[in-house]
Amino acid sequence: MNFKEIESKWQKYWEDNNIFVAKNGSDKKPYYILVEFPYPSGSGLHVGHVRSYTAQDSIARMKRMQGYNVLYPMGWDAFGAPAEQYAIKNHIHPKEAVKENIKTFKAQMKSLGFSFDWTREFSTTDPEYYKWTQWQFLQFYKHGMAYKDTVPVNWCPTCKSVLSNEDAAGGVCERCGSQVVQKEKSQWMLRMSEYAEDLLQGLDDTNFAERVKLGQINWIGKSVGAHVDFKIKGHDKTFTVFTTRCDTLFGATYCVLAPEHEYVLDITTKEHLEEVKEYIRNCSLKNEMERTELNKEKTGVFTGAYAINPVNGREIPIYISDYVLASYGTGSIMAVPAHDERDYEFAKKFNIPIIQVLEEVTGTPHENESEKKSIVAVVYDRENDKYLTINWKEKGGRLFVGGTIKDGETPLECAIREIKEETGYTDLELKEESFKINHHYYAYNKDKYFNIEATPLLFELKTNKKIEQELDDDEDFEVEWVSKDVILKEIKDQLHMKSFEYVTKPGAMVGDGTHTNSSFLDGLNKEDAINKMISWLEDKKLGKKKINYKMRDWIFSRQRFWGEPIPMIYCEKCGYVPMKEEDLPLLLPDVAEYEPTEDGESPLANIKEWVNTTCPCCGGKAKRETDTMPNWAGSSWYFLRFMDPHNDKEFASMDAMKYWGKVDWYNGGMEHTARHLLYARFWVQFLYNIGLVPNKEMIWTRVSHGMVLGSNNEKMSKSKGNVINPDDIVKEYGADTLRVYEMFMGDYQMDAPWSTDSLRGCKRFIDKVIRLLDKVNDKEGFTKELEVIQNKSIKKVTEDLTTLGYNTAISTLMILTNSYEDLESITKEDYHLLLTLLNPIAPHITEELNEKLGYEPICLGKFPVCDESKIVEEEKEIAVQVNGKVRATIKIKVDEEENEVKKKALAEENVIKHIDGKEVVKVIVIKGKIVNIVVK
RNA sequence: GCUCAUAUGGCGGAAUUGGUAGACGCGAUUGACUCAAAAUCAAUUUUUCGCAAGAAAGUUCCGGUUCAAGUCCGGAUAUGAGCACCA
Repeated sequence: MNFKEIESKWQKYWEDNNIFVAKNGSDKKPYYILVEFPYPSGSGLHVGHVRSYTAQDSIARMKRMQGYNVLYPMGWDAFGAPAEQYAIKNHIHPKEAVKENIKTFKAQMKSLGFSFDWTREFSTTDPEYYKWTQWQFLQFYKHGMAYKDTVPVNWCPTCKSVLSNEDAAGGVCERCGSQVVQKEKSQWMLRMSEYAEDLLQGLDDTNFAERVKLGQINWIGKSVGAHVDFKIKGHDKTFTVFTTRCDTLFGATYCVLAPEHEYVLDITTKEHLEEVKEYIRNCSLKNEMERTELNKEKTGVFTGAYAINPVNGREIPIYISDYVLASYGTGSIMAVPAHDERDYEFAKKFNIPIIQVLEEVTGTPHENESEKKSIVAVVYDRENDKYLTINWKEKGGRLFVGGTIKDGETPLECAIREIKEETGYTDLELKEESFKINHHYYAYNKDKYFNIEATPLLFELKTNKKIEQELDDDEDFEVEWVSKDVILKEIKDQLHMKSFEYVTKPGAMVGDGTHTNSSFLDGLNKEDAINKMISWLEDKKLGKKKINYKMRDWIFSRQRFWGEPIPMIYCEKCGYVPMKEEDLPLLLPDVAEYEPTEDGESPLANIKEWVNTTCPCCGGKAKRETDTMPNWAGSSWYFLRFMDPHNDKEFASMDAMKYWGKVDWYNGGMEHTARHLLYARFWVQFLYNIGLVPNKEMIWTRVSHGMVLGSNNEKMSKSKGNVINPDDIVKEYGADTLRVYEMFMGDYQMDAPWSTDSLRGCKRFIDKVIRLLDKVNDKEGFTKELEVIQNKSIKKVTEDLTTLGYNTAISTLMILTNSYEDLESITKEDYHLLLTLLNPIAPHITEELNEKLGYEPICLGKFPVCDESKIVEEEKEIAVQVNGKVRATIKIKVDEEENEVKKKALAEENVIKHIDGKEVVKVIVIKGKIVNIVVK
């Protein structure tokens, strides 16, 4: 059979007969299946596209046969930098390049037989489309959701161009390699942060895959905390910090302002001014990437100013440091080195006091505890890499040196004394005195419950100098030096284990515990203390509860040519004025040069006749905004346009959107599950709030497919030479084979490597299906002995196609095919059933074979429905286990009596062998599943 | 560093959600057909022992729950992805 002819024959049939055209308002139940529309790049369709388009296509084809009115549209997300770059280089208008690329993409898609409704095709670059993108921007503006703000951008001084974060990775311009600097630029912004909570809550009204929801949640980054006001000593100024840990306020020993904080220069004292200015200058040279990525070690300078800690009036120094970001929270923090890793690191470096206000709790509290203070001393012998332990044998196991602090003694003095008394070692150097631990335990020798506050200390042994131990009568133990492995294995005591952890891995104590040194919070745990502190602060008007989100406003300007022009006009008199809606679309002009201007403005700024206009407000001279919209704009609402693509009155009619409802099934790449999806949801929620769309969420199910990797298990790329071009595969093996293979290659949501061998296997499968044609006999109806497996297959395939189980759907069909092959002959009905089940995945060849049988085209027919009565088997083979090991299998009737089953199981030869001479404790019979005989 | 995901034969991957681990496919080996090759068909293919019947081990590692664990719980390791000083 010539698959090329067959494929084009059926592709033509589908197109000529408008088989896949969706009708608005049809009586059939609507079903909207969406794949991310591609960016039509010059390199053509990727095999990764084929994977997700085929998956969605198989659902679409099945749903149509099940009687749904299916909308499966396709379009082009064609604005963006690559087309612009191409245009700059080749001096052709990007729209020409885009037109070419779309042509290629479309031909490739058609050659794969995707059942798109091409009557709804559009590109985001069509003026009829971007007119509405611009119109929607005006709605944002009119509702106060779009504003201008000055934000730092990545600027390449050589290319004279604004760079995206990706193009400025590592602080170096990707194109020319020169140092990227931060430059302040006035940009259009959308108030997306106002929607943070709604975007979070809205997830409950979706059926997104869990990992997709999680991606959204992380990106929004909600954290609940408090604002706390700090007075500045000698100024009448107050600054506010955001903290999630206001319970640790008593442990705040300094504050930090971001270098960009507005107060910095005001509060800096004369002596520190030079240093502070120098620091700020250095920071401005780094972009955000550098400040976060390359900055392993904390830096900062003291301003000379002091803040007053509102809970205890203590004066604490104010530093500036770039580890505090101006863009998050209030741009200033209170620092609690004892309980925050970053603050700890900073405090250690600048020798700032560390005050512990939270103690970790170990052991179990008990009534009538006696309280005392004690130490746990870890002594390390660097030379032999051993630790000093005391082996109490059965009386307490292995421990470190421990002991009770006497009156007037510091923990250090106590530790030195105890080490001397119990082990005799005297020549020690203190390495670490760590955070105190609150430990509850029962002392057998004293028959008492204790609640102790223990201080862990670490010493290093300088020399082996030793004196005689001074032991009490009840002290009977061995002093032993052991390795770290022995400690980790043998020390069971929680306090001693924790102490070891604390002193060997010093750092902030960030866990929960009980508060100390904290006045009215003492004794409370973290959660209670936070709540109590918030109400205390609110009472005293020193602060309040505050929720913060990582998600920021959307920077909506691009200094690029190839994007939707922002429809705003700047008038000297009136300021920024929106264009009149009836003047839209604001077309991109046809020009010859696309280079950005000297000062980084969009190339549009050079086109005088385009820029100069009149003010819609006062009629005076005015200039157009020359920034364009980001790529994300057009893709934020395209799924709405597909519902009503030719509407020239509205972006889509309410009727059409109500008819189709939410997108039932949206698929795309993992790389878009955070940002694109969030932007699109924001856009829709806004439109919903102003009454323009019927649902607050317009997407119901969202799944993300795994990548198709090269055969070497790496991402496909030209440089690695592992790229597979779908055209080549279609040419050599046919579209159906490629479709089957990509569905069979593995778990749909996971990455999977390309394997041409496996592809050949799928080709063999299709050939096998074709060969079955020779087995077709003249009999009517279905072959009796196939009925069970046929109906089981119907059930499995139907389920699998809507639960991402494409690979197991195909394996089911392979099994069905094999069972047909085992027979002398099959009926037409048998064959027709197999072809219909396989049709959603391999539509061409199945239609052709089906036609040879004399049936009407599969795409016009019905998808089979499982007859449950046919899959009830009378007999079943189940396993018999002895002590959980399979020893035999028995055949039983499905509703056989438990006792009968038991009898059968115990009569098996191999079972008798294994229970011989042993006592049968019990026999577990799980109906229709398994028998397990427990013997002793 | 944090978050998430994943870990099963030579390979891609199944396992009805706690009930016969390795479905299906690839690869490999052997045989049939052929002058030969391809295609096709038949058989074998987790490991070890055994002629076989069968036995033992086995789903990254350690521990636990259960009559029964790839699946549930606790801990560790590795790989991948995303975020990255988010107070």
